[in-house]
Amino acid sequence: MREAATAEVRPYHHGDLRRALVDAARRILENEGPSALSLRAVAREAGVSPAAPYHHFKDKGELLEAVAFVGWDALGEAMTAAKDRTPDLGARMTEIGVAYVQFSQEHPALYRVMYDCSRDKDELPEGLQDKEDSAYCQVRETFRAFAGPEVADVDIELATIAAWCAAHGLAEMNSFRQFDPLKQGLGGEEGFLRAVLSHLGMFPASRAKANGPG
Amino acid sequence: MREAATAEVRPYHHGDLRRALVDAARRILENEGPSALSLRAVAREAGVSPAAPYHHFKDKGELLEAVAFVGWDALGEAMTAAKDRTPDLGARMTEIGVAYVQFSQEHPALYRVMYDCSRDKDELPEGLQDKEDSAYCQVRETFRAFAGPEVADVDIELATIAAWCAAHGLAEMNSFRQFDPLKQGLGGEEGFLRAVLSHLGMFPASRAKANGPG
DNA sequence: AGATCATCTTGACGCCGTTCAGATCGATGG
DNA sequence: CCATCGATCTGAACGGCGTCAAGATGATCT
Repeated sequence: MREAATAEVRPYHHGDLRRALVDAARRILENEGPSALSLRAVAREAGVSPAAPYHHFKDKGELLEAVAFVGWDALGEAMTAAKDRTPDLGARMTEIGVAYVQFSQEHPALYRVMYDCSRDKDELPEGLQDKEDSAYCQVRETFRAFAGPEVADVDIELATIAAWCAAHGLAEMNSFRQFDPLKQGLGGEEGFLRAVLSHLGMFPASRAKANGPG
Repeated sequence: MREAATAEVRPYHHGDLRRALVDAARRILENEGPSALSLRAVAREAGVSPAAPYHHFKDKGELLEAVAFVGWDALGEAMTAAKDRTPDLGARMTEIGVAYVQFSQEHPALYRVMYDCSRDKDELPEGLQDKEDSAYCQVRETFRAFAGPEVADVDIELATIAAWCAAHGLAEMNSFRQFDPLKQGLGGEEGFLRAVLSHLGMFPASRAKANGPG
């Protein structure tokens, strides 16, 4: 039997150590933050020797990539849920943007790993772009649905990139406590997010009417 | 003689080791990237023992903060130069934004240290906000000058934060090679930057006329 | 059963950040 | 001019890190 160990059965030496390591890494990230995420700590948490991970990942970076992949998946799901929350095409981008930043706030360590992995790479992160319902594709298709088929692909792509920049930038800035008084005056975290996003062209409803997303 | 050792003279123990260490760190960053920036490597580069830095910095983080401070200073200067390049108040924000992203592109390792240092801190990075001509204040004053005195402070602050988010997000995304074909069709790097920024409310000229920066 | 092969452990290497006792040497004051 | 002082730097050490090579383990195949 090749496939087993999806549940509690532990058919072999460890079972599905690969998955166990990724889970252990996520647990450490949630509980102790990114600075505590050493390969040895992950192995310790999974109950194996420090060298065991090397039978499933080429090096530490590859393990982190697997963790990041899970993160992009979870982010994509959060964005899907946010998008489906409203049928108004013009409001969807804002909902997605808010969901994005909130995700980064609820899983700050995971979010950091997701971007640390993708830096110094030639491509967009694996899992951001591949599947139909990936995070990136969702934003692009939302823009496409709102803009209509007559808008050029390049403009849709630019709008998608711009929205991504805005959301990521806001996600990083949002952790500064310096902004707390400002947030208080704007109805808390979400009010602040929506206020900033409204400055950032995340309201295609008010921009596209004038000159289109291009 | 207190001040010496700017050139080849090494008058005593070391001279101004603090500055020498910061310079060594910057050299390593430029030549080998952030992953090579260990305290021991910095000490090696400066020609001292691994323990020497501890007489000038509490730990590695404090040395990195000093490096980051230099970075924010240089960024502020680049933004000032960009701002003074045009007298048109409406166009200044775009010039500043382009200069910001270009700085992050010319000094990617330094830029990374600047933000890595400021993460998990309660305040904005030291050197970003303090002085009159700091990077952050320049953006805020540019918005203020453009919007006029009747716009509320909170709106100016929000616009500043939004612009900062946009610039930082774009700075991080800009390194993805995936966007190279897109850039080619938009007149190179700078054309791409301006195109994305035009989606991100960095053109107060076209936005503020409608509803003000608020 | 015996061979095979992926999996896991043990032990080691060099590098890291950090600490501490002691050496070094300008400055101070008698 | 000499003794002392205090700041600065060195040398050696500690534990933790990523990684690797060699050997033990045990599931699977014939």
